[in-house]
Amino acid sequence: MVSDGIDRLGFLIHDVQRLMRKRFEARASGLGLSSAQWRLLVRVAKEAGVAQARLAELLEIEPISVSRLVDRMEEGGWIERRQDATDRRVRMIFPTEKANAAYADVKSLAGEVYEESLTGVSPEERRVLIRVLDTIVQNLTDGETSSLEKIKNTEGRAA
Amino acid sequence: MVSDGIDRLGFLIHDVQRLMRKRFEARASGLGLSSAQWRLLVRVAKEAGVAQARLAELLEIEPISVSRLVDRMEEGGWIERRQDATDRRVRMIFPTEKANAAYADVKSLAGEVYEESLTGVSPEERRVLIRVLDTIVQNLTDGETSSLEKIKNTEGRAA
DNA sequence: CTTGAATAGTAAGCACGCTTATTATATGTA
DNA sequence: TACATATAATAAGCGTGCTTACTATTCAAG
Repeated sequence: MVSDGIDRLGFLIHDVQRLMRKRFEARASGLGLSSAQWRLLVRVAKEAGVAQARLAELLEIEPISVSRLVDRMEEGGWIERRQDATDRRVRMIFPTEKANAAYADVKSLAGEVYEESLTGVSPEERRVLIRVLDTIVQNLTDGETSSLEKIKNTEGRAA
Repeated sequence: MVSDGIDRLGFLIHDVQRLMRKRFEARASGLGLSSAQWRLLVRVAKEAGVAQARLAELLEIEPISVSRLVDRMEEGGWIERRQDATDRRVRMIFPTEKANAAYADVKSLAGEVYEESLTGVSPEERRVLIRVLDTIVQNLTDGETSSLEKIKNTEGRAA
């Protein structure tokens, strides 16, 4: 019960997340794109013109967090806001040319980090890892599976 | 190469970490103890009188981050700073009675979160999960294994 | 049409990580 | 001894998340 290491799960997940983010940002620092910004850009690239409120759903962060993230990304020239003609409350988010140009590069860069992370991990172990992580997300996503399911169905190939 | 889901690894790890932290903090919010503060408290409970610089090594965060975390935990009455008599640069960190009293409760609370996370995950899958996460940490910890090894050897039973 | 609730976005301020720079103290060497 | 270097802790300021509270706009009910 103790030697199985489950009691270290929280520490392990925390360490892995931090190390992966760190390595990604070390690689992408030349571009000036953080991992949070990259996550947002992936959504915008697949769904140009998406509203901020929808981005908050997709990224599962609060609208205010999207607002400030979009602020910095607009300053960085990665995305632009446009008014929705039919609903003046809405700001539609579009990737810039700069973002489109960088997209493939950053995606393959993310893939490199994943491969480095998984050095020495067998295909079968990789399958188990992904399956278990998916299960944990489901277990901890209380109530409505709606937003998560939508992500899976429409964005399953996100890097 | 796409359908194995490895291209979602970063997103998955990020989501799992966020959801586990969220659930832990929802449970522990009554105590006023965040997950970062809990991580630090685990170390201090096992090594009372530890210096801040050593905590930074153990937690693998920067000394300045420890400094501000300790500020808030001192305000919250979880730990106290004491001067080291032999080296006046050093602040030794001790848990308070309040911390000692809460320790076991918070640890079992963390265990609950882990069990909820792993509902429907077999013992074998759990073993693979922990093994692979350990591997990832090793793969991404460049150079000196020193600090990580120390943690494993002396703090392997951390919650 | 008017009023009230809901929705989109933002402001202010906090927690926790970071980088860079500073202060105080120890330590090693000329 | 004196000076240069290293170490412990902190200060200032930023990024990314949060909660709470606010404005602007839309929509639903009367």
